[in-house]
Amino acid sequence: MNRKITVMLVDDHAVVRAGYRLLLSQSSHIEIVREAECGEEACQFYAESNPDVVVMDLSMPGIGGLAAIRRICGRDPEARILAFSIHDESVYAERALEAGAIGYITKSCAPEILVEAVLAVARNEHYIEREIAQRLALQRVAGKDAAANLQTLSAREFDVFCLLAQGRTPREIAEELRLSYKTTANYSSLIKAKLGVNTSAEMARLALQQGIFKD
Amino acid sequence: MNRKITVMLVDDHAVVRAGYRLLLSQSSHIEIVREAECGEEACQFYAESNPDVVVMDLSMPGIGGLAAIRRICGRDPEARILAFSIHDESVYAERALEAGAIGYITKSCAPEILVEAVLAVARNEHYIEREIAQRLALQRVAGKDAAANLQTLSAREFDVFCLLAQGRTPREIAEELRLSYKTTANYSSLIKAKLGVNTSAEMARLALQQGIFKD
DNA sequence: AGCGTCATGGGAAAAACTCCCCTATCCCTA
DNA sequence: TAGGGATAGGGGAGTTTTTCCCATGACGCT
Repeated sequence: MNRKITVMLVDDHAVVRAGYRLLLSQSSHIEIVREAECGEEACQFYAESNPDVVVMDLSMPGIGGLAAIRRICGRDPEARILAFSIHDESVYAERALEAGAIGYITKSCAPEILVEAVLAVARNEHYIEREIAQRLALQRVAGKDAAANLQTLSAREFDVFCLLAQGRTPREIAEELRLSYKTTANYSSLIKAKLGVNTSAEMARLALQQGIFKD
Repeated sequence: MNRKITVMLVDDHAVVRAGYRLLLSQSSHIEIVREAECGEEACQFYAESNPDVVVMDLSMPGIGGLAAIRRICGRDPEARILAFSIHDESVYAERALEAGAIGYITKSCAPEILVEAVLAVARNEHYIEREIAQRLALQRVAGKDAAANLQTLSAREFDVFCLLAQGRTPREIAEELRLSYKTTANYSSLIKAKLGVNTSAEMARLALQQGIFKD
């Protein structure tokens, strides 16, 4: 038979990496040739070692997994990257795939799945965890991405959104904006619907993620 | 020499568990006798298998790691639990130790540390990752500034606070924690009063500022 | 003139929030 | 060992908020 599939592991947690190494090494077709603990290292090591497959954690300090995927794929369109994340929210899968990964699995999956996914990706086949794939498909139909929907807010809605996200109540906002309480209350419901969130806490998180406030 | 140290692994991610199993099995003194994938299972299995050491992930669905630690230690004060978390914020370490864990390490640690920590905990010695311990010590000296109010929350209140700040509704939380809606609704009011905030958005901001979540 | 979009708010039913009260454990201490 | 003080869990009932549906003007575009 031909040579083993060479794999580079990228994860900022050394213990976790060690675990995967052992896990993947149980397959006789796989060989871990390199480990990186952040996105920057991953890019550098990829160029040096040119592994067949990269198993990439997404949440890492520094430039993070997504950026690393983008950079690696930018330099080598043939790169075969399997994103391996704790997030089962499909937004993450979406971003990883659009960054250039050809596989996406979560850490909730069974151990065999990891091996299976690596083998699939090595064959240059897409591999997306069933459950996530399904959710993505459904969302494509419904078409909702909270961040994107921020753009769909009208000017006035956005004003109210900012205040809500800062923790003001609709009643306070009404006073500040010289509106009837009913108006802000109605905006509040409308905005939540547009953004696909249920609580003002989610709005706050969204606003911070989008860099709408400094802290 | 005497018998091996028996260990139960608790983590909701099967792959991750498999990795740790291999990792810990490399020490000839350690034997994994049981695995659980949620807090409830952990409590039940602990009673059945009575392992020497429990390696417990903190962030899990259902009752979560902290509550599981509390319950296990409540029933068996001799229980030796090593909390193993992705969170390097000292608030979590504080909570875990006060829940009854005698060790706390993060997933950023080196592989050897995990083994070392399990061995220490098995000897009934405290084991707290150096960096975290230092931060805890400093905080004790510096007194508690903004986090002051957070510390006045009881363990259960803190659980609920985290979920609220993440944007969950009291109803969802009730279901997740297996409580009556009334209980979480009451906690919600109580927590807002203790923290001096009016909305869940403010809670989210507070939690983010305190570094309780990464994003 | 006609149409769509936005800002603004009313009404009513449903849901959430508050405040107060109660019970049951634990744990600690006199 | 009885009692006090936290803490966890939850009921009742009144008050507020949300939600959903609808209505009115204003503005701009064709």
